[in-house]
Amino acid sequence: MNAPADSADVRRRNLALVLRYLDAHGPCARTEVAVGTGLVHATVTALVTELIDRGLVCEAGSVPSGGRGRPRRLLRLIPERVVILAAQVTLEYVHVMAADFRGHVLHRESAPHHAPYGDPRALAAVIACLVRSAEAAVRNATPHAHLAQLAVAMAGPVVGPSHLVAAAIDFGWHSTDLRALVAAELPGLDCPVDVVNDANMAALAEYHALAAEGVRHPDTVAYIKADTGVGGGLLVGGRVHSGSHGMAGEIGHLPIALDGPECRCGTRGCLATYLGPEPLIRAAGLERLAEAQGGEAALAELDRRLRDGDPDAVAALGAAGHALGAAVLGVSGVTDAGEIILGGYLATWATWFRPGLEARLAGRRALSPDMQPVITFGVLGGEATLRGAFQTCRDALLDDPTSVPATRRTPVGGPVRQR
Amino acid sequence: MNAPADSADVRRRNLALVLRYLDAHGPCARTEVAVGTGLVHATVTALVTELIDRGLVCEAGSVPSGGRGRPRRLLRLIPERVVILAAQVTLEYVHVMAADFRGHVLHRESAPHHAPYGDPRALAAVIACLVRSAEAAVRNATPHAHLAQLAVAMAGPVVGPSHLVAAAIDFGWHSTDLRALVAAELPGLDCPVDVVNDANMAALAEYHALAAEGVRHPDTVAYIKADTGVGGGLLVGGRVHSGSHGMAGEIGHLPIALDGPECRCGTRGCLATYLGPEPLIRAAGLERLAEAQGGEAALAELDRRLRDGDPDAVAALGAAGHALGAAVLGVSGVTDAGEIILGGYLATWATWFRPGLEARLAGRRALSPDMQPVITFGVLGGEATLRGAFQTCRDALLDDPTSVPATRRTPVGGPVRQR
DNA sequence: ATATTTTTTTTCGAGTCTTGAAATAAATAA
DNA sequence: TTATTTATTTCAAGACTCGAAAAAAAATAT
Repeated sequence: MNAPADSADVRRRNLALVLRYLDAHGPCARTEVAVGTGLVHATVTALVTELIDRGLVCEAGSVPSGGRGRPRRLLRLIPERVVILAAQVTLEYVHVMAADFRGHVLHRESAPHHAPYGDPRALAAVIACLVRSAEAAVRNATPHAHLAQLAVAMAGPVVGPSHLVAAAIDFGWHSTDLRALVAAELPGLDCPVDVVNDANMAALAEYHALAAEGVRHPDTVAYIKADTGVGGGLLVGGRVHSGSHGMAGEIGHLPIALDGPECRCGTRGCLATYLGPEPLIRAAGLERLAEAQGGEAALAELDRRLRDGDPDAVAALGAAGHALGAAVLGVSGVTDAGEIILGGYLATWATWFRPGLEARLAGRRALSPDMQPVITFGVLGGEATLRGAFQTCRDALLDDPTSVPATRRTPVGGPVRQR
Repeated sequence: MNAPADSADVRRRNLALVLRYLDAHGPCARTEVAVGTGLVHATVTALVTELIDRGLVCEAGSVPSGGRGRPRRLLRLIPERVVILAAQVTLEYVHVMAADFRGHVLHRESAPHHAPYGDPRALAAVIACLVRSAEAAVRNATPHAHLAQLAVAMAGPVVGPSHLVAAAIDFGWHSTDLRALVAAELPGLDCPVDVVNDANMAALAEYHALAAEGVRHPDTVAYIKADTGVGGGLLVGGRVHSGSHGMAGEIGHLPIALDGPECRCGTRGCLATYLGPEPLIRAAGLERLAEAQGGEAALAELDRRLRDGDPDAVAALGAAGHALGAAVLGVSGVTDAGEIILGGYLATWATWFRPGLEARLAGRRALSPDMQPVITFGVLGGEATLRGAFQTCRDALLDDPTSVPATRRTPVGGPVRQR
């Protein structure tokens, strides 16, 4: 925001423009890129040449250009050129995925981490181990690929450009530089490491997954999910907005009732006390099962009962749907999100949440019908976070294609000209 | 976001950088600008020359540069060069203000508009009349000033780049192109006309007013105000974020209670039903006065009783303070605003709102103390909206100094060089 | 009084970038 | 074969920033 601009910035931006166009519109000729981006033919030629030099794009045959005239030489992305690493840390496991630029998964591995409470170093070691394994597999399969970035998604607010994990309650951390710890364990890895918030990444992933299905998103999109907890994310123009402390969208503690049940956070009536797994389990009368066999088993049983039409279970979700409706109104009122994506079991159990949710929303007389936020449901399930971590790396590369080195040797000052 | 970049963009950005530096750091020499902006001396010379040509900057004497050496030639802004017009439309009045770049008010005028319900044309005519009057006064006083922009602040959501007022309930409008109407009434005015949301502008103004007092704002700041209604705004990096429908921050209908009082909006438990003027008047037992003499008189009486220590009045605000606390928690939870500015009578009556507000907030065990949002109070009172409309024009000019035409004749291709 | 030092500012050539016009390439139709 | 059409590249021009060197303007040293 406050650094001088120069011609390199112009280049970067226009390269990004061309690369994005090719990514979005598939193989097409230089002429089409010129028309689509607003750049002049000559510039497109130069930019495409650079993208080819960097190995991101190649020519893919010619097609006749309708009637007579020189045929178009198609350009297409080379997705294999770039490999992205994404990691996700949950309470018990670390998941790592390697994928090419298109999102094609090349490698995937998980391991329980048994990291002692309050010891990020142990966890970093597990992450590093899996990452090394993924890297080796990728190097073996596609030795010429460029390792673009590693993003580690993590439950906890991630602050600003330093990527410090400010506080991960479940892990007992406080202002932890997980990025540095992971990077220190991976001395050979020559790609940037980022630490990101898991719910934000899930939001990003669902956003892109829905866009791929043809959904046209509004400027501001909110994401609310519930699984082991209640959280979410906020997207502005397709980018994560993480707020002042990396906590934007963390709406588990949105107050929706002035004197609702007490919450761990110290106040009353938080959304999580209506929509979180424990209150749902309790409302459905499954607390004994949860105590005996754990929360996951109870949720599985809840799922079974819902599908069997158990009235207690259905009623529990119906009531929670009302709370969800209040949250949707709150989020849309504050952020003016034009779309709200529901994920986690909010999506899995959409059938049972819907009645309560819609009842709560229907009451609202919006200023005009097209201002009512659109409710959509996530489609990625448990994959969302990892896909989002991948997506954020992908976006970074699309923003700056110059981060990929040239493969062809290009003499400084462009090709030597002979006279 | 999707237009090609060229060297003109680089110029624009670097000009903005230099102009912003001079605006923020007062008169200083080219060397200091170079160090402060990160630009090279040679470039600063060129950029400053252009700003001087455009009449935005001038040299203001020399100061010895500590010991020996060539003295520094100070540069300073010429605030009189630029005139900005700001208008505000309330239910009964139109206010227009003309101010120079520094914010020095040159002219100020108000008129009741008596615009019939549902007729934006009549209102546009009143605005235009006051604007013409302001323009004439300014032209007379400072004939060489550049008229930069006119911003009209208006109660109602303003949508996207078209500046359409989507719905102004109080005026009976629907998808009104107020900008076009005003521009049509002002054929001679050769400056851009913008229509903006009033609460958003108030937010922007308070943000800058507090910054001028030395407050360091976090990335995300929310603004909540109450006067004739409850509304607000959301600022990200000092810029208004207006959401998908221009309604971000319009939190009057934030649900804070699952089954609170019914609201005009069709749902229950909206913030406005606790914090709006009517409920406060009712809670303080002043509804008869309000019926007889109108809401403003009742609010004035409420103010008097508060200062007299009337227990009913104090109790009313105490309870409302709790609701405000819930709203603050909600807003900060969703947006992760690091600071929340309270305006309107929330600021005037801060003394009486505070206990309830703080009680509600104190319960919250934040993840860490520095994540608790800071609560500040607006200082501009009724001036906020108009100042904000001014500020948004000012920002636009600081972003693009090339919008100000050159006064000196500069030959195309720079000064002619003789050999 | 003159030379030297120091600091600020400008000048100048070089390197990048985009652009528009002209040239080249590669096909079809006459 | 020749003309026409469409796609792509080449080339010179113009706009920027940058780094180094030169010029300017004062204080200090000789």
